[in-house]
Amino acid sequence: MQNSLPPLSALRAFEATARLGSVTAAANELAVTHGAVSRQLKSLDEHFDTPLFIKAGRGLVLSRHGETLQRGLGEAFERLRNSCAALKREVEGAPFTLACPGSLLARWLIPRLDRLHQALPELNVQVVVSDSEQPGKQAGISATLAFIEPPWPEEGEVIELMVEEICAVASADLAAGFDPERPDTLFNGALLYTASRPQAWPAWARAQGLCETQLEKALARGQGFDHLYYLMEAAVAGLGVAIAPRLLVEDDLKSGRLVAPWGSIQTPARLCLWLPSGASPHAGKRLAEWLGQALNEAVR
Amino acid sequence: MQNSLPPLSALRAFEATARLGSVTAAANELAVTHGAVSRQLKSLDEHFDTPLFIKAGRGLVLSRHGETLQRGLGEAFERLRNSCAALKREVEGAPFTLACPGSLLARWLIPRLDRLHQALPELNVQVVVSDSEQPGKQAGISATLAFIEPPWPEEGEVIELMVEEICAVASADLAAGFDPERPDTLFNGALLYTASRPQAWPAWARAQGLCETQLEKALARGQGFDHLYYLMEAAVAGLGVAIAPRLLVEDDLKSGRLVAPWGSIQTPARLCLWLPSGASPHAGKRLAEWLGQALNEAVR
DNA sequence: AGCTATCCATGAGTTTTAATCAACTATTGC
DNA sequence: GCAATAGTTGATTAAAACTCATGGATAGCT
Repeated sequence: MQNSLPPLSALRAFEATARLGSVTAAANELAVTHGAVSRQLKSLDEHFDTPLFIKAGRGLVLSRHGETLQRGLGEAFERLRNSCAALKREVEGAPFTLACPGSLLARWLIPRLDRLHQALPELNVQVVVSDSEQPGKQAGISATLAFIEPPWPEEGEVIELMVEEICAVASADLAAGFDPERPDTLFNGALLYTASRPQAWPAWARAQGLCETQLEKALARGQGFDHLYYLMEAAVAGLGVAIAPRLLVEDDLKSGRLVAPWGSIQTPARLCLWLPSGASPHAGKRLAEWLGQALNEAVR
Repeated sequence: MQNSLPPLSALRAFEATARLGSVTAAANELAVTHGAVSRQLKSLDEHFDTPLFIKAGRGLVLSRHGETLQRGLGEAFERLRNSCAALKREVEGAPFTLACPGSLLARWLIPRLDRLHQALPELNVQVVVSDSEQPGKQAGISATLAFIEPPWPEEGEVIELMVEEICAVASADLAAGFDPERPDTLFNGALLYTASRPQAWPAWARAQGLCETQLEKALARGQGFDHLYYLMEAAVAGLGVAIAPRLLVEDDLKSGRLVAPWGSIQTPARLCLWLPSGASPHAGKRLAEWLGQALNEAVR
């Protein structure tokens, strides 16, 4: 393969000019000035050491050699365009698979999924549940949305979307027994928790200046759940006080199904979109942008 | 045609890498460093927003999308290469038609034509006679070799090869009657001339400080010929003193068939190779280069 | 005819692109 | 565990491509 092709951009200029029959039209198609195309054509003439166009009035027509070249070149570029368009369709048609913990999926993403599809229809977002702690790079996952704590994975790209806030929530009935001015009245109720977030209640206690011994007693009175989702259902049902990411209870707080008497605190964790290397960074960033907007609306 | 193709050089790098299975090999074929190819591939990944190659050990293999692209691209580039190669063959196979006055052709070029074909076989030089004063741009003429005087034609390109020198020549027998020290002994003989070069003898007379009245008398005693070629044959036959471009009698002087007792003088004319626009400048220049060398040898 | 609009070519200068070099990471085979 | 091979990447340099402005030639219009 010692075949020295001429500069490809010159070939493209030639092909467009030959097809459209005019330098100006070709320049228009290629989104450059006619001067640029004219130069490219000249460089091709020099490469082949023969004129490919001949002046005809104020326009140009193909020379005999020009016709020879265009015969093959037209098809070649047609194929080039088709190949690239085909790949583009394949990439854009492929679903964007977004992995996400079940609780976040159920309580935040699913209610907004319809709007997401409307906003980014060409992404063709498919959601899958992924509750594993470390979102191992499974094949077929385009991105993972989750609360994660530093240090962040080396591999791929992590887009930080918001700071995690957690809050203690209870049903409205139960919350009537608490004093918003006295965080320690929390201990009047039973504490609900999940095994997957053992540090949530201690962090809350520290932030509110509560006695850890009392906390442990209250925890013993309460109940653990396998999953955040059940935890929140238990809180709604009035079984006790749950500790949960504020984002996941936002809708319930607005509707009054839950109450958060003592506000919320920030944790070291962040809601992140993790884009594994080998996925589609551009599509991922567009999703991140939309997520960012949706989060702002949710929190406003 | 709103189809925005990716940068073509990136496509070429991809095609070569996919075909050869290695960045380094592709870089080698494209005569660039592997770093350059690596960057081009990265830019394609970004354009399509998907990886086209996947790391495999210390090498790369095509991803699924990469395979899709290469399927079409391989053929497209094959066609591109074929088209350009076909045109190159067509251009190089076409004969290079060199026009030339008959006398120059007969007395200088034809004796060297075999060497010309050996030196530049791929040019496939064909010679044609063209005795018209102004070498009108006839179709099919790749270049014209002739003595021409300024001003030179605007159109096309004129390559100056040597200054024209003319000299008075006679057969050896006749020349015995002349004195090399006394240019005016010229008038002992009959002067031979051509209608196509009326200014030759007057120019000679002025340069040698001869009396123009005597010149006219001598001219009247002599004879005119239609063509330089016959003029020179007449001089060889001893009919009189001819005036001719030195280049055309060089071989005869060397062989002793003719003698130039008073040397030669320069004229404003130049031996030029005229390349009409719309021909092959590169081929023309190669011919000019060879002609220049051949002229040097002839005159040496 | 003269005027004007269109089309292409080109010199000068600027921006963008692509290349090199050299350092660095990862994998393989000895 | 060390050397060799393959690819990536930051910094810098070289080259290509583009724009702008100008000029020449042609065609159509009044």
